[in-house]
Amino acid sequence: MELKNHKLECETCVSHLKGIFCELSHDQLSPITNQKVTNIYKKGQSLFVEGNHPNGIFCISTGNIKLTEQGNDGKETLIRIVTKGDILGHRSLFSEQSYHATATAMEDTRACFIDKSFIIGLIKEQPSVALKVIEKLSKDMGAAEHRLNSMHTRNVRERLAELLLLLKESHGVDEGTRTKIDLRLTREEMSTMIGTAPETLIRFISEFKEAGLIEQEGKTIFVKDEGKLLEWTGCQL
Amino acid sequence: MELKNHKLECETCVSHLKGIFCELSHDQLSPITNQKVTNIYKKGQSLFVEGNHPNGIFCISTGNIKLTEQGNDGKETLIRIVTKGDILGHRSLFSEQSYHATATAMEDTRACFIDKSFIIGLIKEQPSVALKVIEKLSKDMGAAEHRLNSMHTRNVRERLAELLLLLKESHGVDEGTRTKIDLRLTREEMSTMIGTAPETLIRFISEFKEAGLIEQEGKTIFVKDEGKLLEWTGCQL
DNA sequence: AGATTTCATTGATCTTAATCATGTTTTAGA
DNA sequence: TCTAAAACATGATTAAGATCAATGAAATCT
Repeated sequence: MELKNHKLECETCVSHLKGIFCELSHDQLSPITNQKVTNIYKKGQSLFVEGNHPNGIFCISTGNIKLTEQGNDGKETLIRIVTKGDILGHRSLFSEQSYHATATAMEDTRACFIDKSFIIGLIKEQPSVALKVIEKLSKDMGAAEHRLNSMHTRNVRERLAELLLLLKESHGVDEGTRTKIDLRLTREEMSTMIGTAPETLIRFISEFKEAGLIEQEGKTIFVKDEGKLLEWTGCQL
Repeated sequence: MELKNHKLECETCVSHLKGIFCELSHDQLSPITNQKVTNIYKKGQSLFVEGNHPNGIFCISTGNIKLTEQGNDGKETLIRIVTKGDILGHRSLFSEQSYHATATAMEDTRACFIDKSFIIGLIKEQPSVALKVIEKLSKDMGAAEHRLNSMHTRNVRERLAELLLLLKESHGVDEGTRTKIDLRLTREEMSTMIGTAPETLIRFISEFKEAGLIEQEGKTIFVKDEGKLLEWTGCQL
């Protein structure tokens, strides 16, 4: 299923600025580079599936990966989108639980795999790695709890405005007059990010377009008026 | 506002079995015991407030504390309930953000405060503490993401069934024929845990009582039929 | 203990968003 | 490149749950 290639040149994930290894020296990085295994995943392929047992963590070199969790009645939730330099699968590994979510490549993707005992050893020996993992988990948890609060206290219009601002921050590409959100999310996927039906999401996207907050070309969305979008969230974010 | 007493005897929080210090020896614990400051909080008092800047972490010795986050329109969400042996305020501290939530004592509470630089030093020197913090964050994050999924994919009845099972696990006291949920939550508080209106919550509690799933004495709820409750969540949890 | 405030409960009504239905456009595959 | 399958879009209808309203029961304060 997955195409393994131990020889593949891939420094991107371990040496990425925002990654958990960013404070290690070249000498400290080389054992990681030797140990990890680089894999290529085609669009739509899974890195792991809900219920599987984790044996290590993934480190993303290129491509976006979505984490989805199954709910009742065939519905699902898009929990997080993982990008270049991010780690993946650490939450389940470190809590010693099986995967709660499925990781699927949203486009052709290159990811490295680091063995469980190796990454745990590294955390024990390198406090900077431990602190980076703690920092990442803390930030992601803050985001998850904020999303939970939004689900409880905001309506679909407000949640959509919030989502667009978050996607702009994380994946926005500035084009001067507007910001391109460089993810080719389907409307179905977007709807599972804010807990609504695809039809409802589309209706609000139409409303946002008419009000001049955003523009659309195919699946791609462009943020035109961030200030008004912020107003429409009904909060200071 | 808070009653400080450096001399108060309090070993509970640092030596608690499920706590982050549980793998440390007596000699490794004593500097923590010396450094921490024990405080007493009356019911309703805040340990910290949304927007404040964290300077350390709290370690709970006795009493339950609720973490709430403000939303739109005066609404709020009960994010987590923190109990004996748990740490509190670590998420904001380690992500270097201001507090996203307010911590309020649900009853008279004793909590210790550990200074930021001290706890970070400890994490750097004691890998077991780092790993315990990572494990705790990972578990809590899994719970938060699961709740998010429930909000997206389950209706109020299913979410209430799920909440009762979770509260039974975390705070249940076995009474043979039934399990007492030993938290005196108001209906308002419970409703902010699953994102519904208090009136709606009460209607479903009545339904659960009539179906024989639970019993009620004042604010206290007793789980009578866990199996049926699990069925009513519409999932395998 | 009595008074006051807060909380619980149930009923009636209204709103938001889900669902169902249908046509159109885009994408991917042979 | 043509065709089948997804995905998009919009209208009509329905249902879940919010909101409003009013009363009764607890808890708290003096």
